[in-house]
Amino acid sequence: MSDATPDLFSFFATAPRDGEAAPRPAGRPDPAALARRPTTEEGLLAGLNGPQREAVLHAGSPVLVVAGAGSGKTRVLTRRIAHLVQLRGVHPGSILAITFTNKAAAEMRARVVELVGNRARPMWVSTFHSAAVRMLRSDIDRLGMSRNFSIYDDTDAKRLITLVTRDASLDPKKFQPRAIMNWISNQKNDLIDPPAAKDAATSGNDRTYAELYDEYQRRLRAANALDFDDLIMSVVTLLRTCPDLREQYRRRFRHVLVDEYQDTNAAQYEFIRALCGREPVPPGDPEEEAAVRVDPPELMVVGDSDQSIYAFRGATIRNILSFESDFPGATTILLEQNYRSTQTILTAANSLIKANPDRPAKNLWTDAGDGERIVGYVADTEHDEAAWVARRIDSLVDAGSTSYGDVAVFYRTNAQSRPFEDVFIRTGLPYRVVGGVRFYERREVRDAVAYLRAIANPADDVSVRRILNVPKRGIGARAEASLEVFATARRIPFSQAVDRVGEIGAMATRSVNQIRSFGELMARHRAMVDAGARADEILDSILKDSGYIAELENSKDPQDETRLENLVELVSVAQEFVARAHTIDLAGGEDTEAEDVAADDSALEGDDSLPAFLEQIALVADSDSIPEEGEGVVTLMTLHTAKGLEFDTVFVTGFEDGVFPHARSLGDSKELAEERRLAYVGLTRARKRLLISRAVVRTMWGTPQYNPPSRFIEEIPARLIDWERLAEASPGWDWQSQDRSSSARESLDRDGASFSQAGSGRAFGSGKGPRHAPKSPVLSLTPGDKVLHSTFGLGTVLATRGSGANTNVDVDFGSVGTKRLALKFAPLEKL
DNA sequence: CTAGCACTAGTTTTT
DNA sequence: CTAGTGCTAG
Repeated sequence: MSDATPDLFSFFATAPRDGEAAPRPAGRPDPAALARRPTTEEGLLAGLNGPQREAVLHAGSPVLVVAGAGSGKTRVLTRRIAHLVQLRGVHPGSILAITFTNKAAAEMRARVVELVGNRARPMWVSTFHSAAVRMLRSDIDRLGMSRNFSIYDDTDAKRLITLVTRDASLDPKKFQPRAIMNWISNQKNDLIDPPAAKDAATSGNDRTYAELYDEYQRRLRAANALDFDDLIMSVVTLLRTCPDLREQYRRRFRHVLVDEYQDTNAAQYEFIRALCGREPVPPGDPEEEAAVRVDPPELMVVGDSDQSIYAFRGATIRNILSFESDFPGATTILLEQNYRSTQTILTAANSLIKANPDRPAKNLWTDAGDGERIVGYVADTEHDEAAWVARRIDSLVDAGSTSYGDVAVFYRTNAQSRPFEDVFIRTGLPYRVVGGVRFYERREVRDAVAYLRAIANPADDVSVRRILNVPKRGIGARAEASLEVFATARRIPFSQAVDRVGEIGAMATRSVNQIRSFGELMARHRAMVDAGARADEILDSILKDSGYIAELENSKDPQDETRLENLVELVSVAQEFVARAHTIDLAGGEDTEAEDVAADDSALEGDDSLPAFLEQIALVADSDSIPEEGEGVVTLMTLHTAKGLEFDTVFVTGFEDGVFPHARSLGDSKELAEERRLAYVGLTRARKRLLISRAVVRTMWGTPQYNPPSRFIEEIPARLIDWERLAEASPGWDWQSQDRSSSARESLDRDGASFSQAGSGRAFGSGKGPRHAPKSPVLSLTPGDKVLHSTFGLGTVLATRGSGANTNVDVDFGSVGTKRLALKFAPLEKL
């Protein structure tokens, strides 16, 4: 995928920042903007503070910029690049800038273009994943794979794992695809290949996982596909095994900049090290010596260990903490002055994050003044919480203090958006949810994409099988199984079995006919690709010819109407892609599709083929856009999604133990620290106004839960918070109290279910709905505890979730497997 | 083989 | 509660 992949939809368009020129539509450069482009050192350093200037100017050794929230790190990065180009005479093509999201990449590119114009075009500004894809597309054949590989997203990967597990006749209950996938992902993030994983396996469980990993990997290869983690791992392997390539890239990229360094995992670190490390990788290999002859490029990484929120997918802050020893001679620059928030907000965030252990000291400050106090609200229920947020937003807007577009509502998990949407719809408050069910995850879109992939890469078994009987064409499980047997026996891809269906005996004639016509359908469209048809033509044609559209049109299911709309949307995405492939942006304001300097003139004949389109969409998961400032709608999103953004007014909701921090993290201090960093990220998104809330009762998966206030609340100095409403007097019980009468406990044991339904009328709210007795669990268990179960035997507690009488525990019973047990029923004994 | 139903199970965050 | 999966009856 091209760097910065200026997105298919236009949602990455950037709002003007800190007085720099706004992006303009394509056209001739605006002379006024040209005049504004700083070309002198003073111009480029204008408005920067001391450490920022230092970071922009630093030359000659690796630099770590520790950039606190709101300290202007994007500014530093973009000005540095501009400085390299304008004043140090660096060719833009020798700059590689890595970010984590496409959005960040697009934004950085746009801002650099504002500063230096179209000369910036040959820069690589991309995510780790797209940089990897780009390198793999040109050289993966050296690893024995074909260059037109497919990229499997999580869903594809999971599907394949399910197939592998099933073929191994393992119990899918004990070996859940999800768990296996996580395990494999961890291996890949640590660059452990299947043989090494087998060697390292100690438990029987690990050995099985390693076997599955091996088989999964074999099947991926057979399908000519890579999953997300493979992209990074393979590119590292590529650079390690091909010293000449590594040298080639080291010669090309003389300046490497990495944003969000705290979120890099081991594999990504090795990637950076392969490009920028001083010592050979692996050390001592004589062939490597040649590569080392090139001086390492200048490396700048920017990060903030307090904003590391992706440890769950392999990120290590080790990378940032040991930067100076990893890259000898490195300098560290601290950016502590915050230009975003009020002092009140910063003080709250600072004192919250101080509760994390082993944290390098850092203190954000601002000269912007204290500003408003934080407003707090304790709601009865999540609906009440949402209603309060809506009321508050309305009164702020009515008072002219803010506009809808300047407001954001954050929550821990996507599921929490529901009550907000309900209230916002009812009150007519304009909003937009970012994230959640993404465009490319919708079934119909995935089906369409599977068609395209099956056309472009016939070896892609997962995709072929996905659409074999979609829409229904009478090819059922039985026929599919015969095809699979045939394919496996001959070691050919599934789609070849389809093409040779005539050779398969013992199959119903009807099935044979259906399969044959499916094969012909695919063959026709593959021929279109070979004939050079445009991506949108192929998409349009396959949707019609396959009968997919017809099926949706004839359906009575009202959901199918939206499905149809989504497909129309996908077609227009493809059309936009094609249009863009034939556009060249002369103004240097917005999107730039050109790949290389040389591409400038030929850009009008850009690649509009199906493979190019697939590549483009494979890594763009962000289809739901973050509203632009002018759009005038309130933005709803998870805290994770909020990273890197800022809003005048921010609501951080659901401050309850078990929600935020999330229940799964309560037993583990590392995970708890990560949750706290997440809270820190949330608070520091606010420019002027911060509001926090919690609900006393929250309905989770159908049952109301009483959650204690989040421990994070008391880590914020009380004097900063103005509570608009506090909890009602305790409605007859006290969830905090640990001791429970044993008689109550016994009755709970005997008849937990009815007991838990037995609550009195509700203190507030609708008056219906059962209320759970606020019981302490029979046992208080924390992860790591050993327990004895009357049937499963000895086990180790992995996690607990929920509270009071609703507590569930996950227990690993060794060979018996992992079970989730309702504590109130389980015959458990704590050891 | 499909459609309809019951059941289950699972809900953190994402390239 | 809801999506996705597994089962049974046509």
